[in-house]
Amino acid sequence: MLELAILGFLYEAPLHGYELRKRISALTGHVRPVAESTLYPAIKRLEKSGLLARTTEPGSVAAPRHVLTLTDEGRQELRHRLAQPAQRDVSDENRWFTVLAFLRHLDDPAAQATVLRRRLAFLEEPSSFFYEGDRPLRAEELNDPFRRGILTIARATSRAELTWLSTTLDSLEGRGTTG
Amino acid sequence: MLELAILGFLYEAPLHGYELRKRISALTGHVRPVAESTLYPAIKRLEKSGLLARTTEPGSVAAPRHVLTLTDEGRQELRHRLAQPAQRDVSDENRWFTVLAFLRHLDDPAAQATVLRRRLAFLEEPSSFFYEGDRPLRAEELNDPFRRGILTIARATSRAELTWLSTTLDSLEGRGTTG
DNA sequence: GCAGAATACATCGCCTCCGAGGTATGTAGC
DNA sequence: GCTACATACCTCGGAGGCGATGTATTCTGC
Repeated sequence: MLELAILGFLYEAPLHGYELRKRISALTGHVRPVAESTLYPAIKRLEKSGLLARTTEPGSVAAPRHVLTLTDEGRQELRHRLAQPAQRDVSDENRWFTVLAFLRHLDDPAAQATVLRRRLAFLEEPSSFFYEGDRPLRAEELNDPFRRGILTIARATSRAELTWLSTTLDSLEGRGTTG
Repeated sequence: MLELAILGFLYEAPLHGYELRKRISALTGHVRPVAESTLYPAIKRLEKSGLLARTTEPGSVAAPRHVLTLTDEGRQELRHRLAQPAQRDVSDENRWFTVLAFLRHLDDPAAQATVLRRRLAFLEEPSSFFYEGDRPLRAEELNDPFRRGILTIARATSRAELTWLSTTLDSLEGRGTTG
């Protein structure tokens, strides 16, 4: 997920690590802060795999910067990760949001729609958090207000996302009002 | 988060690992599956720290079971983790839902309310995912439909949760219609 | 009688994440 | 001149998560 964010931001423009960190923090930092000790090793990993290259530039303010640029392989890797996300990237909202944040980099609307349909399929699976035997319990059936909250919130999210998914899919497939 | 779920389920009743796994899978498994190779070492960790004890029983169906019971220290530890969750447990929805799932085990409504107010404070912090310089961008300002989706969904979730939080806080503080 | 699934538990090695700590430079306030 | 902070990068060790794999039993379907 972190690697996806790095690839995603660098796909748009070369950046140095410190700036990258600020962008990632803005994207997911309020939910999950990114430690520097996580980011820099991740950059090294991607460099080692040949997905990005670095050039040193004098720092505009202080220490010299390492400007990071995606290689062709890196650009290809991003498109691959976006087009074929792991199931966890689809089911876990944190990861899914990262996929969404960069999905525009898949230039084929059909490929984008395919990814959205994976999420749609996931959301349409019947699933709950609490069961009585095998039967999923509805919010109304729980007398624990906190567990009721979980179901209420999850339901609201799911409804909003389904609405958004269907209008976006329509528009990607040329059936929308905005093209 | 996994440890919290283990402590939470065992607080309600002694269970063996396999049953524990099914309960945890029902709670968070559709979003984040729990691997056995994660669960069993986690159980060992908690046992080693003296938070739970195991007794072997003949399996009702197949292999013998290890029935896990929380020690007094374990029960105390759960209450502590619920009453003073790490900031990440408050900000990350996955973790937060786990806290909520077991918050009923804090017997003091005031302590429960304190935890909910932490989440409230987090949700009320101004935050976005995308910025133009320092100014947070609203969904309407983005022409990327996917990023617009992120903001739309996050906003719907936030609104639902704020509503739920305020009614639940009211009722915990004796100002509600049901409390 | 045999395959396959479910029950039930476990280890190994790899990978990722993170807190703590370290290095160095430039800017702002007092 | 000193402190504090922002910029900019890095390593180390520990902890946690996970896929692959192993072991043993019982139940179900054919």
